[in-house]
Amino acid sequence: MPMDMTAEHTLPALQKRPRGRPRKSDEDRGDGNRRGELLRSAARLFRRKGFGGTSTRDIAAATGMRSGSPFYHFESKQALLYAVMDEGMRSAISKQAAAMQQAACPGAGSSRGLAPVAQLRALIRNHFDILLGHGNDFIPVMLYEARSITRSQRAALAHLQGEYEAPWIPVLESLREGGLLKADVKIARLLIFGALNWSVQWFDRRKGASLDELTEQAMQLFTGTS
Amino acid sequence: MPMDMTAEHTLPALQKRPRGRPRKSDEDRGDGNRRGELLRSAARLFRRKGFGGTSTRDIAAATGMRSGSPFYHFESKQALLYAVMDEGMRSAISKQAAAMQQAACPGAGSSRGLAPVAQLRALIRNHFDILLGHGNDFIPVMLYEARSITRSQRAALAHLQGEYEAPWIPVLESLREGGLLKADVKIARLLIFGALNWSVQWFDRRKGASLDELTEQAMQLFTGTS
DNA sequence: CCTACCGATCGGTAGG
DNA sequence: CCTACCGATCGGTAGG
Repeated sequence: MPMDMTAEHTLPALQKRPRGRPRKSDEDRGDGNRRGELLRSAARLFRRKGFGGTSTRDIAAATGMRSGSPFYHFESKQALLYAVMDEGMRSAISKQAAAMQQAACPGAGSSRGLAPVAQLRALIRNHFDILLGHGNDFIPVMLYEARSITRSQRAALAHLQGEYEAPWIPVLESLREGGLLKADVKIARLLIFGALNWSVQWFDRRKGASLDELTEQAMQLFTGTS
Repeated sequence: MPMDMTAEHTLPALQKRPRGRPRKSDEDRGDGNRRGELLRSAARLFRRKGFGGTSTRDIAAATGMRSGSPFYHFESKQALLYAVMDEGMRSAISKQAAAMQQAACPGAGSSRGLAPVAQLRALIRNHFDILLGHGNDFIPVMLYEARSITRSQRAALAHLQGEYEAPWIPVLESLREGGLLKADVKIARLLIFGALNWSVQWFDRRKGASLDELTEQAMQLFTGTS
């Protein structure tokens, strides 16, 4: 094992007393509560004012902390931004998996031709929910602040994005084969994600169409069916 | 003439020596050159690092100026951002008008049914050019930094955006009536602009499809024709 | 997680 | 457009 760490290995395992600042051993239990609050505040502010336009003091104040305290939970402002994006992607992936499971079951016995349409509808509807459901600032931040993380952080996120996009591909291919999708699948996917992602710029929950109506219109636009 | 300026008027016209700061009377001639260079540098940096992540010193350095000099041309950093967006929109509007004029002439005598398809193609092709042509950072900045300008500045830009979008509406309505566009025109317009605008996030001039191919695929996706 | 603090950088200005 | 500068704010840290 190449990792030869500190002498702590040799110490008795009972409650190693942290000198200086206590180390957090697990990230999402115990006081992971405050960490979660920080993430939510940060997501909201990063979205509203941008990464460069938000100070760590803003975030601390919005969470009810003093200016230095965010750095107990996160190494740096950038690490906080990355954590927002990472959390957003993981949550999106698990929501999408749940949505697909639901969409698969009811139509299990029905006609084989209808399946890809229903699946695309489920994917789009879920995507709108992730983008536009209230309190969902994580994904918008990820979509619009990618330039503020490092190249390797971006690579890690790209991996998660690939995971998220994976279920879309066979669905789009089925539609293409069935003649309902007229464009090249790879480019169609990019254009479709663009159309959906852009909705965070104009969608107003308080007026206009519902997410269901939006989904129907998107289905009409891309496949001519609904 | 309401402009009653300084006593400089009474001095001999040879090389009026500016005390304090010389006033610029016109904005885009004479040394408007440097102003334009500032705009281009600012657009590039705002796009790459965001408004909050770019310092006025960065912009000055990229233009070959000292740190205080941008403020000779612009009241504030925000005014510089707004000028980038305003210039971007005006340029886009005039480019679009030229593209539409070209698209209208050749098909003047041809079949009436083909026109809206050709017009949408011209609009989309031109839009890709505005977004993805090299050196065109102005519109991407406008698309992704809107939150960093004031409400009234946003309102002024919205007016220009309305002007830009105007020619799209009758074209989309024709296509809808002709059965080639299946979605509601208002929502379709928003989704289509999203699909196109998002391309600034993934399009790579050095590889992949050309703008012509991209346009064809977009036409296929939205109208099923090309 | 708070207190107290540091060095760096920032937007902007006076004056020429 | 440069020089020289200011007050404010910023990300981050030591120490408890």
